[in-house]
Amino acid sequence: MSSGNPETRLRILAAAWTLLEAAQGREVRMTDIAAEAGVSRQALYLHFPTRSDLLVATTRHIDDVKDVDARLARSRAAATGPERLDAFIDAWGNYIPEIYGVGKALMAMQDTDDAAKLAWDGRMQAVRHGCRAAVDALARDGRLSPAHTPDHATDILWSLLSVRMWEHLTIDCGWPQPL
Amino acid sequence: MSSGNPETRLRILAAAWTLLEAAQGREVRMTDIAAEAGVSRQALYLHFPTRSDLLVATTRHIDDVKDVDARLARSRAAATGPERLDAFIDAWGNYIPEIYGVGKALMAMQDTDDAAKLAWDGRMQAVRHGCRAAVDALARDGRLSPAHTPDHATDILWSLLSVRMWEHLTIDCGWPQPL
DNA sequence: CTGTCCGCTTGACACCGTGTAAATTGACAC
DNA sequence: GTGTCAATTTACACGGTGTCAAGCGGACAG
Repeated sequence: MSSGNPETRLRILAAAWTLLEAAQGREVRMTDIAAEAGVSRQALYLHFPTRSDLLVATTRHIDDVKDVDARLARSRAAATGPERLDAFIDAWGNYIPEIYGVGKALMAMQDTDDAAKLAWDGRMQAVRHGCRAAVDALARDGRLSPAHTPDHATDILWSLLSVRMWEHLTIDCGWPQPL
Repeated sequence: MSSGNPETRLRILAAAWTLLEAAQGREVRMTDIAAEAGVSRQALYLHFPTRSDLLVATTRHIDDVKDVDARLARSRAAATGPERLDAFIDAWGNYIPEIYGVGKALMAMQDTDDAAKLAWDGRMQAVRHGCRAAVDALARDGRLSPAHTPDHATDILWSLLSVRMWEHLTIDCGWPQPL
């Protein structure tokens, strides 16, 4: 897949992460990442074919380091529907700010870069599956309002938990993000 | 402000509108707009200093043609809080798809172009004021849930009525947009 | 010591889109 | 005619991504 020293690869990913997080996704160029990683710009292309590949790899890297699976495990293990919903909202809601920088950069590319769109949409579909699982758990407990089909409820939950929603509430409305 | 024949200016605005609406904001270049308007690319710069100025002018042009003020008048004239809320949601909610193309293009520039950000944020603040007015009307009627301060309720309403929310529900969730 | 393979560097360049600049054309007014 | 104004043509600068080819230095094998 990617040639070169895996250690250098990690340095690049770490640099991308640092810059994107600091800049909240705004205006981070390949040149900047190379400089931050202490590597030539071309070295980036030896490890990642395109900018969007690098960004996608960065999200995977963050997932690894932050151990997303472990965070979601609590939700999957929940006994009741409401517990599952709570745990999922807690896990995903608190994860959003940690990937927001990279996510923002990736979202910004979606209109022009199909690979970026595909990768980001895939991740968001995974979130949707999480929402769906929570809704199904609620329904199993008879705690889902009859006003909503599971599909409908999933759409609403998914929308409320979208990165855009988080962005709007924290940045545009100024709501605090609890750490 | 802008030199040149006002008729040409209108042709340019109409061309921008057409293309942005058709492409839903994706990948519309100055060259494309010029071609659609049957005018040289440089003519665009005679009328609008930058791309973002052109896009902003296009939104104003659409406002004019679609007569937004008239649509909102029904909301402002509402007798009761719930009526005002209803009329506002109706007016703005149905307006979103009509400006979505241009809005999307403008939103895409926000990270790199301060003028675009300022202009778009200004429009969104106007929407927020509309939300606030509806919330205040509800509060005056004693119909605002005591669980929410007016500020809080405004934030929530504004978020639910955001263009991003509409985009997510229609495009990502596939909800139909009633015409 | 020599050869060679690998990971990275260096420097140059193509492509695209925005924005700038200057010379030119064509129409219309006086 | 002269002047003026709108728009055209052609050319170019700039910034960012991605490509290409040559070179370099260290490790390791013989």
